[in-house]
Amino acid sequence: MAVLSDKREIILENLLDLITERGFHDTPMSLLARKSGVSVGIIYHYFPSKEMLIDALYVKVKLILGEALASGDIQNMTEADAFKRVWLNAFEFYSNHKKEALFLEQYKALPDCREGEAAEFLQKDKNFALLVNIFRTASQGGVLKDLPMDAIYELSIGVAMRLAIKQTGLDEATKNAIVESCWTAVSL
Amino acid sequence: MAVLSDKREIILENLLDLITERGFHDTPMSLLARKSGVSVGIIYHYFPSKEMLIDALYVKVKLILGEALASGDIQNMTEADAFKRVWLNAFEFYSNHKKEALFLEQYKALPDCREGEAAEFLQKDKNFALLVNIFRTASQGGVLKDLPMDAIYELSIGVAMRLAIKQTGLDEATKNAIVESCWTAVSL
Amino acid sequence: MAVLSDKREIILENLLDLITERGFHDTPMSLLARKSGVSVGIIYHYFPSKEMLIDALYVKVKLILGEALASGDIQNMTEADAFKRVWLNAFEFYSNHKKEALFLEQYKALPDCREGEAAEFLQKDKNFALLVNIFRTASQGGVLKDLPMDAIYELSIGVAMRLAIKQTGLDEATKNAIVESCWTAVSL
Amino acid sequence: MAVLSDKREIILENLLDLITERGFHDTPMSLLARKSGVSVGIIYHYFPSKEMLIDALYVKVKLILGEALASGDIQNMTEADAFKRVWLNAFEFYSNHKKEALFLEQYKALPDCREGEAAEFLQKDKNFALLVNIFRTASQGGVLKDLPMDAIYELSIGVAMRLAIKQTGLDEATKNAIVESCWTAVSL
DNA sequence: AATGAATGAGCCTTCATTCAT
DNA sequence: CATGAATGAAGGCTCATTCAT
Repeated sequence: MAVLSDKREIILENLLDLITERGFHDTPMSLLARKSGVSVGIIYHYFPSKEMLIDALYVKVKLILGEALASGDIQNMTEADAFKRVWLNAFEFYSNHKKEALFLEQYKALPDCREGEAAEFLQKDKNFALLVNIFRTASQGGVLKDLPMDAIYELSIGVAMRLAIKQTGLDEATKNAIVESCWTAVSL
Repeated sequence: MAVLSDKREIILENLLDLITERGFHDTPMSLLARKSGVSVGIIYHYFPSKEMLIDALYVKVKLILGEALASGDIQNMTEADAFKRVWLNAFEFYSNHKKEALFLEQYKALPDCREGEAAEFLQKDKNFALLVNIFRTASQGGVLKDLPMDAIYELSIGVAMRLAIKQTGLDEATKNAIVESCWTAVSL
Repeated sequence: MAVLSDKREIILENLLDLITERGFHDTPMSLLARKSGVSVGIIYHYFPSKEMLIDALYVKVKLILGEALASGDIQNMTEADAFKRVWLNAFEFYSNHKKEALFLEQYKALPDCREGEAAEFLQKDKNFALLVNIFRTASQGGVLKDLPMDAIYELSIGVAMRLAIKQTGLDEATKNAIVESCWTAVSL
Repeated sequence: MAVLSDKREIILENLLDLITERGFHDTPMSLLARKSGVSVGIIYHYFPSKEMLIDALYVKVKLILGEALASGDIQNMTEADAFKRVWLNAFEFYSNHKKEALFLEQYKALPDCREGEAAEFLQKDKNFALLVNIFRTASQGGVLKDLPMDAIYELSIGVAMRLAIKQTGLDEATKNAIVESCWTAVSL
């Protein structure tokens, strides 16, 4: 069922490759077109400008990330387990989606799009409710320390993401040791 | 009757401003020249190329960062105190040098210069010995958990840096609470 | 509704004009574009770089030169007549293509492309067989003196070319006298 | 007796090297200064502009060439011997002064300085009288064919020059065979 | 005389975007 | 829908020339 937006997807995929390999500014539309097997014109048929094209990729990546984070039956776990589950989800996701992770980092380095990342990961999508339940400080009725949400984020998901990008082979034991450390850091 | 490299410094300073405001690729040499009050040509008198110019700024920033991190009498402190001192140094530095911090992040996001940052902060300069003394895991004779150095970094200096960039007004109590959390995370 | 490489040809033609009038280095791409009635960008659509553009012109000129040299029924002539025919062909061609001749000279003066011209004129194209038949020394079974091919060239085609460039009105008698002298010089 | 114009000479010598190695346009004043061990400013002390600098080199080269051509006791020789002497002088000179020869060729390829070379070699300097005596056609009371002086030149000195530039090891016999051919070509 | 920092016009090249087909 | 030729502003860099010291 090759839908109409087949090409749209192909373009987006190739854009991700190109951007992570060469960076935004070394990824001309012409190259993207060639690599995608389409004409330059058709890209402008699907996306109004290069900027919007990149934004479209951002949205797409954010979406699959949101889903990945909340996978697993986290609503029926203890807070500690749910926290660790989400942490490992993040780590897993970024490990298997390094390109996406790198893209996100580059995107956030853009002078324009400096949007807070901590806030975002809690509020952007449908999994909001699930995650918010876990990432609640004591004063919000949760079991986390009363720290700013940014701090909580950097001591948890942030760590997972950055390590996933950098690390290539982290055994289970080490991984678990790190989650544990994170949990120690943020929990009461 | 300024010093010899007066202009060199001026150029570097303006570059830092421009890059953090607009990004590498939106900072043409011509603009840098205008803002610095010099001609384009003279920039090439001091730096062989735009790339080298940026590298020069990187080196400069890394240097002052290294000094900032190890300030204070950390060699005569307990490990815990030394750790917290360094953490607060980092936080302090990045808070007062957001531009430098943003530049560093952008620099590391360049497709070329993907150098590990955890390793770097321990090995780049004369303060090496001091810092290395503190950031040692149990198996290295230290008091930190046996985690990869990347993990240690992300749970300590990394957190300090990222929060410093984001946060604008963090009271002492909160700051101390966060250092404490970091220490909890990485220490035995 | 011109042919596909309409512009390519126009660019090449204008390049020839400009180069002979002003030299390689005084022929900016911008000027070439303006004179050709096209944008700078489109030149780079047809040619990868200024250098390749110039090489393309060289190839083109060499081609028409090769054809011009071997025109006439030189295979059914005596050696002497064939030689004179080729000489006059060369003279004729360069007289009517001074620009091409000047370009060729400039091209060969480039520090990079110092390719021997004597060897070249015998070996570059389909007329090879015809010409080679004539320009053969005694020891190669021909009727020319046993001199290095470079010397043969300079005493024949070379002379034709240089005189054609310089001279404007040479009557038939003089022209014939000169060919005769050349033939005297190189034939047994 | 290191005279005042010591540097002038040094500059001119280095210019010759640089130009023959890299061409006019790849020889920046700054490079010439560095290679000559002087400052850029001092070059402008001795020469008003780059163009005049190059012209100065041209004059210098032309001068030593003129002297070289007329060396030997050519006024007491037969026309044939004198002709051959001059031819061999030219060949010898250019063989040992390839740089000068290459420079001359480059110089003449400049769009501005298209001065006839045949006329020049007869009229530029003090050796004029000697040479003119030899290079006279029948109608001028000489023993050469009644051909245009350009043709005479190209069939004699011209050949010597071009072969000298190209050829690296030409044995005496071959050399003599070529002079003989030239003489055959131009003499009655 | 001598230096070399400083200037700035100009060069080659790239690339987002448009539009006739 | 689709193509890719065409545009032209803009970018990095060079270099002849000047001038304060």
